[in-house]
Amino acid sequence: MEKKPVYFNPIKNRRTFDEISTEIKKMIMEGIFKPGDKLPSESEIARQFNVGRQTVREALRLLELSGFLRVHKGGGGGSIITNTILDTISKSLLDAVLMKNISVAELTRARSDIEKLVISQAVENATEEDISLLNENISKGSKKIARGVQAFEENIGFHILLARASKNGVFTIVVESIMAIVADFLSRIPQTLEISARVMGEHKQMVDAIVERDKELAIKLMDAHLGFVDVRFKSSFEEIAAQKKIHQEGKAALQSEVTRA
Amino acid sequence: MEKKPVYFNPIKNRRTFDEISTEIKKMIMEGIFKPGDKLPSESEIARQFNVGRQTVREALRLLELSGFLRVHKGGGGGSIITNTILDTISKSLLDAVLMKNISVAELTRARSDIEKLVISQAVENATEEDISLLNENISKGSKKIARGVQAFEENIGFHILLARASKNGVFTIVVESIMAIVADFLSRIPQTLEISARVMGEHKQMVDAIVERDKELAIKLMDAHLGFVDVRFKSSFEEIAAQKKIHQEGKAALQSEVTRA
DNA sequence: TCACATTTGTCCGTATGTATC
DNA sequence: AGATACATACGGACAAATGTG
Repeated sequence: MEKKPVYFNPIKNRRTFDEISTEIKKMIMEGIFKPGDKLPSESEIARQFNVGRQTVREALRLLELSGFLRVHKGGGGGSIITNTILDTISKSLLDAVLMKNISVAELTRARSDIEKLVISQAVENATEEDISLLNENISKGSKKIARGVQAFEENIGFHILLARASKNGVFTIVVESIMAIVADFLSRIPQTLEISARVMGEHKQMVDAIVERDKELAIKLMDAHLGFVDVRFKSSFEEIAAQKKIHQEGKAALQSEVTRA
Repeated sequence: MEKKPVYFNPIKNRRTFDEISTEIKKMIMEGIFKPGDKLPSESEIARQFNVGRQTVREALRLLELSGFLRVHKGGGGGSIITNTILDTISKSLLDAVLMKNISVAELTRARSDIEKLVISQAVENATEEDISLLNENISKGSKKIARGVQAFEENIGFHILLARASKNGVFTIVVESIMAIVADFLSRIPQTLEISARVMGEHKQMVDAIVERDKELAIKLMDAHLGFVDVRFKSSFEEIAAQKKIHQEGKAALQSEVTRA
């Protein structure tokens, strides 16, 4: 809260790789570089900016981690523009949960609240195409379950499709980020086919409510659905937390050098 | 959507700075390094891991951008452990919004919906401290306006304080990101003192509703408040969009080198 | 299959800027 | 003000990976 608005960016004190990074980022945002494009080689960028290659490399690390590009080595390799910002947000959000900046309770609560907003908007804004995508997702998942196979991807994918059907990009981003964490947790615990079948059935009910444009029913269904999911999610978290303790190894190589503030 | 769960991480092909980064990250997560601690110097880390200094530097860039540490230069400087993961997520979310071309309508709609959730939670969870922070914000802003000065920071800060009072980290992240965008827009258009005074008054009403633990009133006030803000926001956006076209410069220094895929 | 060129990945030596004492 | 410690940055070199002829 102590932050004051910044009108002028400091020029002298800023690190060179930061400047290079933001410069390239600007170009990407302005559309000069589009996904799929390839940046010049590191040495060429260094030459053009008149800096060393190490500086360029550090700038590229920032852009890579931020999800703006991906670096491939070898002949014909280089920095290729991508747009995987959402992935990086999901990863950071996972870090935040693991570092206990965000509790599982907060996460599930936010998910429930936001997904209720999402389905409410989806009732209003879902197009024919959205609905057929949702139905496709369900029939695909149901077939898997009928074959005795888990429908993991369809389970996660349903909520993302729903978010897209809300036609609000903010919700889409938030839900995609949250679902990435949910996927991470769910992938660690075995699911019974029974549960998967039940989940798929509840998804179907929600789609029906959207088709009927019955907003209140849709919200009610989502509320009940996530209430059920919530319980399993929390228990899975405790399992993972328990497993983590076993993994405590002696990686204290640097520990001796730590100077505590 | 197409993502399959990853069971094994590739070991052979991984880059050294990635390994160093995750190694240090692990130590932080395991509590070997705590916020405030200082890592050994770059050369010392390089020596201990038996790698070059540049490799360590690139690893530090990743950790820095991820919000795990901050690097201070100069004597007695070095890498100091922090926990600013949430800030980095907000920044990424801002990137995502800027890249995804989310419309102003979507943004304001999402803001309204989410801030109503926030105030609803704040009514439940706000502590005495939260409320005094909110009141402080308002009195500070009111004094500024009485002096004939705009209360820009307090205006933005109020909504962030409110999000914190909801005691849900997910909401905090989302609101901080949205407010960063809002701040960006508001800073470009002149505000009358009249409007600022009205905004501040409405903020005060909301805090009173929180003190009274009157959830329905609080939500109603927020809805009206953002409905009012919405109108000004949209008109300002159109102005800015018009200005933006002028700003298209020839930053295509590297453009000639682009090879389109 | 076999070189070959390209490009990233990594290391080293050195110099400079900067913050602290 | 001077010495010290550290990050920052440059340039050269070689290794490793990868696509191409």
